[in-house]
Amino acid sequence: MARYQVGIRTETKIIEATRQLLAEGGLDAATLKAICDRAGVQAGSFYNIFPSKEQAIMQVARDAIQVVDPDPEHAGTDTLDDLVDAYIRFVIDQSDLARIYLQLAVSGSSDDSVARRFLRHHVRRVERFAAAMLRADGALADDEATTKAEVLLGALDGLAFRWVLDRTFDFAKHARIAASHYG
Amino acid sequence: MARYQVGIRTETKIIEATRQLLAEGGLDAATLKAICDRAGVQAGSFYNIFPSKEQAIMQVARDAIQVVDPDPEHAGTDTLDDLVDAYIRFVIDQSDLARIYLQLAVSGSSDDSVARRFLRHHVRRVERFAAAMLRADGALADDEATTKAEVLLGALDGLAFRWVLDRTFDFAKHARIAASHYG
DNA sequence: CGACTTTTTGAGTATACACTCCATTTTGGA
DNA sequence: TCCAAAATGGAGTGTATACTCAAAAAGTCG
Repeated sequence: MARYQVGIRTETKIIEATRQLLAEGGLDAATLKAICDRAGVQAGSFYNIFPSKEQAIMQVARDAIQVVDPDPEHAGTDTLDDLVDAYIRFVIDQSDLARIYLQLAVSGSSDDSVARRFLRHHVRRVERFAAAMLRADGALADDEATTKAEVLLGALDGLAFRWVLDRTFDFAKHARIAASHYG
Repeated sequence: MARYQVGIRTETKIIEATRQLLAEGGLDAATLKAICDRAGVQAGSFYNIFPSKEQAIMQVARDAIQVVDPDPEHAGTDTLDDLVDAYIRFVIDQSDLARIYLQLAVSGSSDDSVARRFLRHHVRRVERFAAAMLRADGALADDEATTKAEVLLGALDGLAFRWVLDRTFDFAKHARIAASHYG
């Protein structure tokens, strides 16, 4: 039998509640009770849809990472500045999600699928950065570009981490300085 | 008033047990029961020495960082290379604790005292990096040195994070490149 | 020894958590 | 309208957690 509409609506409410709680207070805030309370649902309904709390959180993480994926539409035409600006905008606009990424990636002990997903995303971004560097400097070797891209993205990630811990930190300024060493 | 020797030995046993458990299984493995079992001590003894489990964990983290500090006396004689090498050594030698370090910093959501503590530590490190830069280049302005130090440490932090997610990543190589670019 | 202080014990408390069970209600197709 | 499958309510279970407390033991020193 196909699923009933009301069940699908409940699933949506649970996912949305989970997403909000993760953004507001991190992994610790997303308890089963908190999720059910915010979704306006009882525990029994939750487990009628999800086999475990972890599965719901994984689904939120999957969806969020999907949204953040580099836009394939602009592939091959971005400059390094474009990419850095996009990164800065993402970190500032989606700072709550950035913290969840860090938490999930670093605390993923039982299930490291999130860490792997995060890594794939990172590698893809390194490739785009390296490609932009190669377009700007034809004399650059492939592996040199990849190494430079790793260092630059490391700096951006580290500065973003710094900013998550202290919102008074001027992330955009430092990020642009980090990028300027390759201009 | 002075502490008895047996109490100091107990503290050592607890710290050592905590250190082992953190290294073996991360934050989740270091429960109070696990720590006390391994130390051969009862919960009451633990709380006779430490005000909370968190304090014991923080002390382990502090000690680990202290071990690789190139200039614990803050004498102001370390070079930037010394500091970068110390950072690299910490991340590689104490990789398990480096992961804990990230976990602690990023998981301080409800109780931000941990995040603040790590931020203070970070700021102090930035000051030492900036001071080393100033000693190497007298023409550098104070705020310029601080900004450069923030960018370099951001890169080191980001690359360390990258390495925690993927142990095949050549952290030392990229860290040294970052130091040569941003130093 | 004897007085005093520190340390240890270990059962006990309070609480939070993910998850279950199943009677009841709702849904949507035939 | 009927009815089987799907969804729900909500009390209840089991477990793990950090932490407490008062009495007993052991260390320290004159």
